[in-house]
Amino acid sequence: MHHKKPNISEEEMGRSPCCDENNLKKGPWTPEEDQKLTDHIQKHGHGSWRALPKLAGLKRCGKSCRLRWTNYLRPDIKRGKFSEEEENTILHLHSVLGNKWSAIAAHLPGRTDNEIKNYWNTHLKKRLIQMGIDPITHQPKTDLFTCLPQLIALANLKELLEHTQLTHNLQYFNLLQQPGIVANNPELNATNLMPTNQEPNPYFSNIFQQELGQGRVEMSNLFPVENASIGGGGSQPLQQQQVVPFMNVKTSDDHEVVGQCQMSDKSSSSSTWNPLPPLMDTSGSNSQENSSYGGGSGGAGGASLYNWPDFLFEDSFLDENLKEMC
DNA sequence: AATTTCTCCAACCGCATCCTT
DNA sequence: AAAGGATGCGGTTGGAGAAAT
Repeated sequence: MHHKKPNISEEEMGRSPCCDENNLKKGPWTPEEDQKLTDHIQKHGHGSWRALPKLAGLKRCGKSCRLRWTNYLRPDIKRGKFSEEEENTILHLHSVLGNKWSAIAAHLPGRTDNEIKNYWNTHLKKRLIQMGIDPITHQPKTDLFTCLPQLIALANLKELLEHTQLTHNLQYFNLLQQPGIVANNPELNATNLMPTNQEPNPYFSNIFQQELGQGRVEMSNLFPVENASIGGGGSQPLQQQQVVPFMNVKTSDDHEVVGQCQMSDKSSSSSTWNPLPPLMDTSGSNSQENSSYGGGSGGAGGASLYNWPDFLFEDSFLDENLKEMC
């Protein structure tokens, strides 16, 4: 039942807003107030919250007392960091229930809706966003606008790598110009500027690079993070792959980009060159923060959260590239 | 060491829903 | 069925402490 709000103010109605009446106290609770509230509820129960403050000798409104009790003083409250299991439960339930914090809290003994809401807003939501997952739908973001930062980062990276490759070739060319170098090193081939006995630079030989050059890059190839699953939806969890460093380059402001060659499959003999920067564990140094979304009902477990380095999304970085694109 | 910026969470506010009359 | 008070819920915020400059 919904009551339409009257046009006249509550003051005009003769009822002032909660806590405004009788100079009731607001703000943080003191230990003395906590003690009074706890003592009263343990002796008499809370009964009517509205009547409680007077009975307990508190200059608070009933609402404030109820909140303090349910969110802080209740004896069965669980304190401390959320466990990995609790995190997974929250993620799963949120994907099903949305922002129904009290409903979610009902599945987490000792946790309050307020605490879960706070944890969601300060940790889990941010983490999903960083992973390119919409925190509302729990689906990977696929529209162009939300992918723009990633696309810009990718375009910039391509430029960086090309520039680095050019520099590399020039250096190599200059080396060849030195007298006697080729004569003393027959394995060097001045025609293609590559040592003949060296594996081709994977960056220039793999399919991904060709696609980049032709401007047709599959989104699914660009965002391996999309493989991360929540609650065992059938897709494979994001797993940290075996990484072989390939090259390090620096941006103008001294950030280092590390290209990598990822062994895509232990059983596979072929390696794939991934021109994307490595996903970095941004979940913080605290081990409690390291969490898995792969576990859940899927049970694969053990997958950490990896993201692209923050600098790819810095304003200066993006601004520069947006200017070029527009 | 001082100052600024950022992060986090307890608590508030207003609306929705429930309950009683 | 309607009115109105009590309680619950979810969005938001203020300020303390931490981190960065």
